[in-house]
Amino acid sequence: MTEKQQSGAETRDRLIDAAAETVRSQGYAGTSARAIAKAAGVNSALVFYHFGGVDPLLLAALDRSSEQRMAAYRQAVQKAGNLEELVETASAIYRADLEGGHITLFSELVGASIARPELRSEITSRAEPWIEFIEQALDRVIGGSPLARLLPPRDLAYAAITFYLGVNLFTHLDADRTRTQALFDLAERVAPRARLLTMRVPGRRRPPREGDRPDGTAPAR
Amino acid sequence: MTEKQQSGAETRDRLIDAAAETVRSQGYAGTSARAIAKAAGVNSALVFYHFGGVDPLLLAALDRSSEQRMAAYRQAVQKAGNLEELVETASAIYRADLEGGHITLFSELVGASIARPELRSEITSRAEPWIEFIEQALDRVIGGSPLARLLPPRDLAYAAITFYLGVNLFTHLDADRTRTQALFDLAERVAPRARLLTMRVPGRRRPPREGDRPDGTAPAR
DNA sequence: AGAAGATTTAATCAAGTGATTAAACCGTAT
DNA sequence: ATACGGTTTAATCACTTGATTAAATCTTCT
Repeated sequence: MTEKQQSGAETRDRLIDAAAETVRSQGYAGTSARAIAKAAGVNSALVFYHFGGVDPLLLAALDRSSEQRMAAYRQAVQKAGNLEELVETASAIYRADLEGGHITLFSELVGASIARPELRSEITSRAEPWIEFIEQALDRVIGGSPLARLLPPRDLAYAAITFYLGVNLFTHLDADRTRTQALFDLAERVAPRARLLTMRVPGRRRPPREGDRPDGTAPAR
Repeated sequence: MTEKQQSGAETRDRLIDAAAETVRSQGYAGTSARAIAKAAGVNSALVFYHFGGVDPLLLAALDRSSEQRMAAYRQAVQKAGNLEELVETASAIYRADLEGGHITLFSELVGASIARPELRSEITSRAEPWIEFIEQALDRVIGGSPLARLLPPRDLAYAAITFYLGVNLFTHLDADRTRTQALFDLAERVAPRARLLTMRVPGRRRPPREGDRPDGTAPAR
């Protein structure tokens, strides 16, 4: 059934690849239907035939990239047992993604959505799953702790995505990455400090999780 | 000498006003030379005659706004005696600026500079004075404290501008401002906590400042 | 083989952009 | 008054963009 490609699916993929690459190298402003088509080696009309326009194509590219990256983060992050490890792990991937250009597409589209108000809701809706994801990851490592009472996971998730959104911008604006480096260092220096707050209440050494007994009784030692 | 306007200066001002307003209402993408000229009620050729192009005009608008705002921040912030007050004061102005659209121009140009790499250095150089300003303000309230050892004012300044850059984006992307609100709350909840760190070393209750005796001796009680 | 449908192409359209130019306008100093 | 320099305008150029269309090509099934 799927032995030979449906022909259309292949060009769709090539267009998505070309779109992402063009945005990465030329910036959103330099990403026209013709530029994408040229990079993909096909006729520009196919951008409209398959995706209905340039923006829908770029959003499709963003969606594909977003799914890939979230899967990577999810897998890496599930090993983190506390806040410090969580920040460390996430930062490591994020930093690599930044170098590898995986974040560029997102940044470019965020920038574009600022310039073009009609795009904003599209971008906002695509940021939603990430906020959800970050919130859940945070809740898992600090949920129920004093830190979580001071800074609820949802608010912290906003702060985190906001911060890293800002880091994106800095990375774009700063060629040499000195500042980006300083920002990462900062985040990683703060995390261990904050971790102290996650385990200070005596008699509740570990925040409650899914697997805990519903009545709150402790298992035998 | 300046009794009657030099005629050219007036249209320059009107163009700058119109440019800022157009960016605010139409976004960077909708800000063409013709759109600006129409808003200003003059011929579009004047954009090129007076400023040499659209981008230089927008940068001029940014410069004017930047100077105004920094003066406001400087005046308000100089009263702050500690970190908590500093964050509180700065946040208050920033929040008002956000509502009043004073930040929009900056955000739009940052967004545009992402889409158009040739603009990046222009924006970067204009962010520099702000980093400097924030660093100095921070250094004044936490300089020499344990907190400053953990998080040097320069790094903190990067973090602050990054964070508020992200807040800008969120404000653009989110019409209802719920998240923006949460972010401000967060910052203001964290500041008092961090303040504890600025005054924990016994015998050094106040970080050294400009007016202190150069040899470090304490004045008589 | 050949009909049918999906895919791809080349050609083209209308619209908007930045930028330039020559001519008109204006205040001012001579 | 008049000639001059700075300012403003209308008209226009070359170019790029998103988008559409009719024709050509390829795939697939009968």
